[in-house]
Amino acid sequence: MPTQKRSRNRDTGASVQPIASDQTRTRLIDAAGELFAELGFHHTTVRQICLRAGANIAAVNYHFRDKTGLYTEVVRQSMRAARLDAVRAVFDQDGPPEDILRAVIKARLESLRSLDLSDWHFRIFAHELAKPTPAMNVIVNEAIRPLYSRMCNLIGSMLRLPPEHERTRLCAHSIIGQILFYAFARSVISRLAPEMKMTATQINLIADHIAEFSLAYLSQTQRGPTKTKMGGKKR
Amino acid sequence: MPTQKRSRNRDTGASVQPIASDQTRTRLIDAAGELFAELGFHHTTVRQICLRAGANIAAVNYHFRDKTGLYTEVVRQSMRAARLDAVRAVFDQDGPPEDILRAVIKARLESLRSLDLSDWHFRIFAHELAKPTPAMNVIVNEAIRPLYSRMCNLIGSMLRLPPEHERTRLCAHSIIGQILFYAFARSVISRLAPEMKMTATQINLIADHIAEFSLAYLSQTQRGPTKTKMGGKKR
DNA sequence: ACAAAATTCAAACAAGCGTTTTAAATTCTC
DNA sequence: GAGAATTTAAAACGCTTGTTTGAATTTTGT
Repeated sequence: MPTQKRSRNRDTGASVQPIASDQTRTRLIDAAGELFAELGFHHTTVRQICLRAGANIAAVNYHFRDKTGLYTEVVRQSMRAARLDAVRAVFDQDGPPEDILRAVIKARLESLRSLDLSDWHFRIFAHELAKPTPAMNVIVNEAIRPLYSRMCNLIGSMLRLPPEHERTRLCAHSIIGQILFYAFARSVISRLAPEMKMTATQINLIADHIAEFSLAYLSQTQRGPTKTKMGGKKR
Repeated sequence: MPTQKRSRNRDTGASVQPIASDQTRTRLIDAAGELFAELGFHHTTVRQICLRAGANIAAVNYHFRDKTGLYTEVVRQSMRAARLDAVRAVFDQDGPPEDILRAVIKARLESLRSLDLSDWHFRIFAHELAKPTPAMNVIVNEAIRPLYSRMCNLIGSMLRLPPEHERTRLCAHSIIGQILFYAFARSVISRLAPEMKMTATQINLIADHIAEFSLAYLSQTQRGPTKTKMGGKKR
């Protein structure tokens, strides 16, 4: 084993330094990202990646120990590059909770319109949901949890409940579920309701609907009863 | 080509008769279903399937033209076996729309508790969402569309709008999205909120919440303004 | 400028895949 | 029960996969 021990290649766990001259490495990550997102991990071949990156077949094994090493690096990178920090910024701004919620919904929906770079990481996430790999932990902790806890804080403040309260969580799930539906079920929606085209104006319309739909419950219970009434059916 | 033309094997498009004596065929479908659900289409090997089914390696190619032929048959079968007709029955029963909606939400959530048989087809569906195959059309048309149109009819009747109206659709998506969230994001939820255990009582609680959350909007606009007001923020 | 390390390259490797083939066993029909 | 069709069986085929190899090339340090 001649090469494998020399340089900074092995040990996928850290991603130490980017180094400007390290062109092949970054080109591999970019090419692999697009392909992994489109085809999933196992459908993507190392040869495809290297062809698109203009690198040699052995490059993947040299720079990242093996194919899965490249994959986890891609996942880490895509989570960093995803425009989720934009959503996070919307969460952290000042203003009435209702307006923040509206803005967050819009920002999150917009981050998955068309496939310009950021839906890149979302497809990888979809593949992870269908069949989780160890990279799932990276995704959850670095990308999802910060947004989730912010959402719980926001909802909790509107309901006057602690963020960990079960009802707070349930409401957060209701809102997140509505948003993610348009991400995951997109291919199904396009068959069920072909007139929904996911244009920019359509996204705005959807975002407004989700906000109104959710605020109907939130602002009702905000000043309504504190107890989780549910026998309130009037048949 | 000797065998391939003789019997009822080829032509995956129909699935004509079950025939009791056809043991190998059904055993292949059962084994393949479990494996496809667990591992996805491309991770499952024909050798695994045949080993679990106690059949020979060539059995798949004999009974179903090829691996994808077996797959589409499995998808078709699993859609039939899924307890979606139960949900459909709940849709079709009589009563106030609110009660029907509550029952539907509960029935749909219950059909995905634990992994006893019915989550089987759901995982396959998740894989289809991540990377659709031609089997997606079968799923959408035979399983999803009947439920979707019923949901739109129900919501439309509550909103006094036609089922094809955009607002009707948006509300249907909001409800479906909340439900499916607990199916798709289960692995993420278990990491974010470990205390949510998806027990039977927990499922009931979630179902009640989704119903209340959604009815807050539906019953509000039911007797409220017909126009899609959205500048109605009261900052 | 030069040796040493790092990187790239073409070629080959072993393993696993879906599928095909050929023959034997089984079942069905009359 | 003989003969034909169907179903199983074992082995191999052709192909693609991820990975390794060892030499050529470029980059780096002094």
